[in-house]
Amino acid sequence: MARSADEVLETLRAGGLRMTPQRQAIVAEIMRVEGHIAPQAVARLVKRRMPGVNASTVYRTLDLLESMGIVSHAHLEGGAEYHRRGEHEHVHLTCSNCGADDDLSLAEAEKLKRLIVRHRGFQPDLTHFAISGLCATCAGRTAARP
Amino acid sequence: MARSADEVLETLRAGGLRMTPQRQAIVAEIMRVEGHIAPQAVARLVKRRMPGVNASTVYRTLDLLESMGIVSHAHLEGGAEYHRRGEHEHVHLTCSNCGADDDLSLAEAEKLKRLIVRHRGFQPDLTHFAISGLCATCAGRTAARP
DNA sequence: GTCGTTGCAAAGCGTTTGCAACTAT
DNA sequence: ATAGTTGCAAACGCTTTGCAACGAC
Repeated sequence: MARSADEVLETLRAGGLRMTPQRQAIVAEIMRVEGHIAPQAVARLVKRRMPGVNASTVYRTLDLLESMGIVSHAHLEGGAEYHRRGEHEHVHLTCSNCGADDDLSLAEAEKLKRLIVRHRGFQPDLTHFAISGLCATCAGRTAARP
Repeated sequence: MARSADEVLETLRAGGLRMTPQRQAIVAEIMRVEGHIAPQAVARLVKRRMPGVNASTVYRTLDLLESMGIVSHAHLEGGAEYHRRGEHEHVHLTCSNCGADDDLSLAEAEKLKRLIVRHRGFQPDLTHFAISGLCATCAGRTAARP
């Protein structure tokens, strides 16, 4: 998978596609982000450096990058968010009470996965949807008041 | 939790709320459904029996029923879906390839839950978000072609 | 010069909201 | 009579699309 903006450029060229300044800006912003980011947020960041860029271009580019296998999207509480594929592929634990976002270690996620695979061979991608619930703090508070 | 439309009516009265024909129709439809259903689909069903009912009324009623603890919503592939609370509270395994919707047994779900609770005490509600992945059939096909 | 790409504006979609009329109590 | 509810229409936020102009190759 592509690790740098340059590699993305190469992949584009290989498919007869073009590396426009807008795409450069969008790719650069995506590669810079730690973790996941919503399309609107990408648009906001890109516009900061290149004011003319339209949101529709961002959406089209994200779709393109996803079909190229460079990014993936996940469904979190606030909707879809994108991340570089192969990175930040963790399970999202989102507290439905306070909104805290915890992550599940890969090891723990692997155990989960194996447990689910046993069920009729379903191979889960636990990174695709968040897992909602109560974080330790909120769970404690709720338990204390029956 | 309320098991019949009558009990829902009681609960409403207790809160000084009113049981209008529209609400009766919506509650009846919700109670009739096996499994989960999207707001739009509820609206469609209700309109079949009571053509004048507006979609906004359906949304408002679903919110009300949820705040009363009668229904809950879950995030599946196609968006939010509602179900009677306490019933059909299973984990949704949705195949991202063919769209098949498998369910996880309560026992299996419980094992998963315990595994996650160990992680910093996070108490997951595994029914709230679907789990995406590949069903046995699609996983087999994918594996066969490297 | 080609043909992929862009910005724009409009439309799409599901959902929410303000409000005056209505009605269950 | 009174306050909760409704339908309507409009607004919403995010995303998609048609199209003519643009520009990377």
